[in-house]
Amino acid sequence: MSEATAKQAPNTRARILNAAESLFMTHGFEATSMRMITGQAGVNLAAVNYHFGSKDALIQEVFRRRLMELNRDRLAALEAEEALANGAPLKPSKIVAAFFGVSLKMAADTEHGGATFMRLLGRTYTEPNEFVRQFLAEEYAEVVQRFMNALYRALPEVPREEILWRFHFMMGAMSYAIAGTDALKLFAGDFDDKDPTRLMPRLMSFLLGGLRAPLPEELIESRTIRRDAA
Amino acid sequence: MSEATAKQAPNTRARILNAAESLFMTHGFEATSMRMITGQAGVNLAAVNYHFGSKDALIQEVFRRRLMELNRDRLAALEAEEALANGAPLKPSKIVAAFFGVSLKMAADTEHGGATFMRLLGRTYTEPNEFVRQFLAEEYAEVVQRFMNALYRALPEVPREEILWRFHFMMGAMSYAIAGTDALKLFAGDFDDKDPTRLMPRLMSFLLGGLRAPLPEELIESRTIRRDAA
DNA sequence: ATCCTGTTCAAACGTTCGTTTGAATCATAC
DNA sequence: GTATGATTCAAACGAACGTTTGAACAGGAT
Repeated sequence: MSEATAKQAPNTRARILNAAESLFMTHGFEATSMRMITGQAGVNLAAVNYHFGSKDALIQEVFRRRLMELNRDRLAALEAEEALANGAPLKPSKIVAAFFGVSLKMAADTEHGGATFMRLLGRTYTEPNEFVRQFLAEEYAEVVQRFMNALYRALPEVPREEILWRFHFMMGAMSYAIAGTDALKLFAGDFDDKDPTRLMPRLMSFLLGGLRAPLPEELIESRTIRRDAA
Repeated sequence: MSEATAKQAPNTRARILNAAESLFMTHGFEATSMRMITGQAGVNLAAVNYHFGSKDALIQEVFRRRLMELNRDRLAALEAEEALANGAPLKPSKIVAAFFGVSLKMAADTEHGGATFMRLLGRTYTEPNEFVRQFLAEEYAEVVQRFMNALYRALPEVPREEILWRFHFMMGAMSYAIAGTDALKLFAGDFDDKDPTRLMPRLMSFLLGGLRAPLPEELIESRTIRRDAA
């Protein structure tokens, strides 16, 4: 079973990456041993160190492979909207849909392990592994900056710090959405986790509702301006 | 430094619990060794096994100690509101404030390690450790049921499944809010993480905006089909 | 056939893990 | 004081960890 689990991959490298991604998701980084990885991949124990150098380098590679693709798609989605807008500020809904829509699309891709990766990624923001977090920051820097700028333009009346926080909150909601029904089953024993198609509109409604919520009263310093940013 | 870090506690048991809670938060479960724990607690290595039996039992105890207090406070806050309402359905804002207000209050308590625990807890929903998750489910069952019932009454026109999902999303947002600025700094290098007082109204606005957002269109059986959800 | 380069393999490396042991120490009651 | 039970301690246990080693194997190019 363990050997057969690995995708029938052409080369050893890819088999290791696939097995590692899956196991990291299931057990976490620390609890996943090299012997588990090589066992599931059906390769020799030394293969990881030969092809990647170390376990840490393998972790980094698992992330890089997917994250670059994910962020490339995110930027592409944003740029597509910006091209349509012709210089005008984008609607917040378009920006949010570009970022989180791409995320959920990858999360829905169970075929090529995208779902596995997204659940792993969601847990990683708050995970303590130092060098993974730093690597994540570097890979995310440009993308987040671009999306934040788009949001700043879209919501000029909202303090930037507030937008930053709300984006943070949205990331949390998405993370749990993708971590998905495992956590939900904790609450509601009998839960229907079928039909992940519905997740996207569900989450999008929630995110936009949160993003466009009235500002906390104390932030509305002087004026009564506060109109729902739409 | 390592010995002095431990709170000057009367008995060995409490010193171990404090050190373990802090270290689990910082490094995760697997990456925290017994020697790290006993080292920081300033007790003998064998003390953990003597007082708790095993590392797993210690983890469980770390959770139980705090979680029971947290959930007790949550229920108390809910019941206080219900007493005021005199049988009438509660406003969603009151329910959300009861649950997440108590959570953030504990998260703000850096004095007694509450902040440490909440960050640990936030990561744990999506963490893979099997028996921790199961334990979490048991401890949460009653509280979540009570809050969900309150929300069902408060929002009778919203499908229950939708409320469940949105509660799930809210938990995610809260988790990231508490995990806090560490993750935020990944995005915005220069970030002002001072003044956690502002976090509560910030988060509350976002959560309520998400909870009360319009339902995704496809859930509104009333025709007018369209493309992407605005 | 030979050399070279890339890859796989079984075996072992030293380290750290959670746990156990048995003696030493403490507190309390007799 | 001495006996008794609870706690602490230094030391060691076997197992699992990530990594390294050196030989074996593959397939071209010369």
